[in-house]
Amino acid sequence: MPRSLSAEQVEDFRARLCEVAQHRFATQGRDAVTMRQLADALGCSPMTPYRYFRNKDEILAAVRTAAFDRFAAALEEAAAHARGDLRAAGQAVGQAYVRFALDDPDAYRLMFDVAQPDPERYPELGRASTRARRTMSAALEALVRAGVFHGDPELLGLAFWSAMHGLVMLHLAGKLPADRAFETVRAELMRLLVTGARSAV
Amino acid sequence: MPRSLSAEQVEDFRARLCEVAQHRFATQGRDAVTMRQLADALGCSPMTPYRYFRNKDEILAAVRTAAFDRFAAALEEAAAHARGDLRAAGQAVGQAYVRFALDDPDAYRLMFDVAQPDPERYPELGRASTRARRTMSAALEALVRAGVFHGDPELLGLAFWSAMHGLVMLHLAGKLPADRAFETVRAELMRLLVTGARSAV
DNA sequence: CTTGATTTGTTTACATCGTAAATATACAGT
DNA sequence: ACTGTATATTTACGATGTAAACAAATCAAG
Repeated sequence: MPRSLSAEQVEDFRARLCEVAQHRFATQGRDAVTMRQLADALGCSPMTPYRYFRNKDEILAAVRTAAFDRFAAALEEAAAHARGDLRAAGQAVGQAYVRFALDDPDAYRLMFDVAQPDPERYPELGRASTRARRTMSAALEALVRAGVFHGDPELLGLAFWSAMHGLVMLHLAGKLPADRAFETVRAELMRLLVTGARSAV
Repeated sequence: MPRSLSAEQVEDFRARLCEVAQHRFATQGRDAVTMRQLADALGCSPMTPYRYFRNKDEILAAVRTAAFDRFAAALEEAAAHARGDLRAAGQAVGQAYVRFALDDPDAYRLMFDVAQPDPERYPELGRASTRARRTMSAALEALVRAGVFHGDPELLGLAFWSAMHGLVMLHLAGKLPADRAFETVRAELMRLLVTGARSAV
């Protein structure tokens, strides 16, 4: 038992705990995952996590924050990758959004679950959430400024976001007919929205 | 203590319990509502509900089923009310959808929460869910058959549904900027989708 | 090196949860 | 009046989150 933990060791433990907790939180729900089972998976006593997090909700908030940061990073990378072509950048961000949701449904569920914690209580979570949001809207606003789309950029951004979010949520909730359906509906949705957005207000 | 309960008395108790449980389930989450506090609210002992439901999850399923049935009834009424004009009927169903979500957000949350129970386990819940779904798509298919919209009716239905669902979910999760924003984004979303759907495939 | 303070981790303890089992209560049929 | 049965309550148990007490290991100061 060393006298004091380095910042790195602390971060290590927190990361390990979050990794173990994420899948359980997203699939079983907050209360189905117990501190005792997390401790088992980590090979420590049930009270040890309390040295690194105030309580269970703070663990959940940390898992959410990590998910938002990965999400934001994915979007930012997609935007940066096609920096030259505005149209390509917009598409890339949209694709990155959907890919993230499909590749890491647990993270997506946690990020946009209806039961949102008080943002005042977890400022880091709010920061990560805002970071992701900014990248999303930036891509769309660029398309409007470039004259590809017409209308209020923020409004268009919210409309596109709503549509994609709804599609992903229905998919994750198992409300879409078959597995192939997702890509089909996505393409149709984009066709409708892009057609509408190209036309003048 | 009467010897035996009439079917009506049984249904009364179940309905009273569901009414008390709905708001708590949707706002606090399944595990934040306890059998003991439900019993307090009903003025009975904590074990009495177990005469009417197998367990807590069956109560939650019943609450969900009731929500779906009210939702379906609202949509059906809107559709029936404007039976003559297909375009008006389509709009009425869309409006009823949104109105229900805003008037009874608890019910909406419960219906479309990501943590969906096994549909095999609660057949009544599946039936109610299908009933609501059918009314939604019927309105849109009518618009396509009437030549107002063009494309695969089922596909268009899923696209419209995704968009509205996403909008409502973002709103309920508090992700939309202001309160006035909802109606503005809804109108914009409809403008985009309708413009797209009017154009040929 | 010794000692005491401090930091880390575990053990114990407790209120609360869902609900099974045992128990009480009051009616219906004889 | 008596008994069986449907209804409701009381009691009891294992599991949960976590506060409090405790143990152990290190570093600072002498």
